[in-house]
Amino acid sequence: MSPPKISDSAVRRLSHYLRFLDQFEMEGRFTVSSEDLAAAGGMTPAQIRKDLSHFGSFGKRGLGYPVAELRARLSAILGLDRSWRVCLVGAGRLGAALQQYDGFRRRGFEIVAVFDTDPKKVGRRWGPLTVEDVAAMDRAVASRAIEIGIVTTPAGGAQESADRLARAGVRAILNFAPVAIEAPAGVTVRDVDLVVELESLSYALTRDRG
Amino acid sequence: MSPPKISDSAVRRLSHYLRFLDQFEMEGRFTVSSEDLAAAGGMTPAQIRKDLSHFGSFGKRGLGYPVAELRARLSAILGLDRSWRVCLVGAGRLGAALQQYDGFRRRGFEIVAVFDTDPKKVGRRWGPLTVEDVAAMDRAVASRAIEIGIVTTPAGGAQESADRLARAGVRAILNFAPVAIEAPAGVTVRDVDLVVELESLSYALTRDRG
DNA sequence: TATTGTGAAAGGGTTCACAGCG
DNA sequence: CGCTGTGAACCCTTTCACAATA
Repeated sequence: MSPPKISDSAVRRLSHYLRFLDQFEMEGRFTVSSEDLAAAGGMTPAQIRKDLSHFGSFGKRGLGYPVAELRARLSAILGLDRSWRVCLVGAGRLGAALQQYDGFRRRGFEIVAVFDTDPKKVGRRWGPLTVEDVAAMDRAVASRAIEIGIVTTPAGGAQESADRLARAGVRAILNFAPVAIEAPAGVTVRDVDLVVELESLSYALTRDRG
Repeated sequence: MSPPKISDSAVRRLSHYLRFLDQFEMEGRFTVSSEDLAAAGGMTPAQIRKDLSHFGSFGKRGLGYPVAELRARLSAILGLDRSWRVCLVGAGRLGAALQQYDGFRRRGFEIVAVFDTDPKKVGRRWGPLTVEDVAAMDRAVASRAIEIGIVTTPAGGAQESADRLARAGVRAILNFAPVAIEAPAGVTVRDVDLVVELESLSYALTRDRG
């Protein structure tokens, strides 16, 4: 309902709440308190109530939140009450791992195309898909109504892949290449940098002792 | 040499600065200003100066920072002036992608073991490694001086994998399974949740237009 | 009575602006 | 003169504490 002013980390917490609600629902529970949710996720009850309050008032005082309904509401808030058509750029091993990963499909993310520049890969069968030339991206994105692109190319090709995706009309990009990529306004980018994650662990270990 | 009080996001920025410095060094530059670094990464000069100032005073007023030296300093701060021995738990496709990924090795992260519970996988050749039974983890971690574990199992096995890793003596865990995992004090955990990343894009797209 | 929803307070990170220095 | 290093100001996020209420 209300304000679009919510932090990025808060949005990510909503995703987690949704998971916990799935779990509670499977366990047959009908209501949960902010306390219960907090316990499931190692967060504080106050934070959960505050996060939810940005979007409305879903609970009953004295009782807690109705599991099924809150689940549905969060799902809608996150845009998961529909399916999203997704393409991969980069038919390498990481792309293959994502293609095969079931967690995306379960949440409504359907990978409907894979693109690569390598002529040796183009045309090859690739799980349920066939690898297509990146040159075909424009038409494919339009005709198959693809809205999200996932970049799993090496660093060198990442920016160009993103440019193509943006030109083709994709509105969001998840980038796994180890460079920050730029995209025009209107295209949301999220960088997932695995080396940075390992380096932050290295930092933590280095502080620990010595 | 100074304060251990630096935010997680600041540490990640250091990783990025290091990348930019690699780049500047390859281009043959000897000094960079905070302005230059900021331009490379889409951040502000003030933030860069502030981040660096937590660890010392590396620049020359009026000139900027010496590229090679700052690179070496950041490298040491992040604990990258040595190599780290890493193991994978979960010999699936994601694990295979990480195993083969060269970016880790380049920064000194060596994957020296893979574990799985599946008897059909145990004993199989797996790139340069052989899949080992998780039951062998204790001995392997100790004898091969493994300090970091990467969990790429399905959600169901993640917590148990983490428990085993912690018991075996690993000091940091990078978790790709879609559950937040717990570890005893002294073991640093970082969760990378790909579904959450996609969901945050879905949220952004849903806000955009209706 | 138990638990939500929320203003107000606290805490932490980022930006500003300028003094300090090569 | 140019650019760093940094205290202070600002802003955003989290936590607190309690009035509202099913």
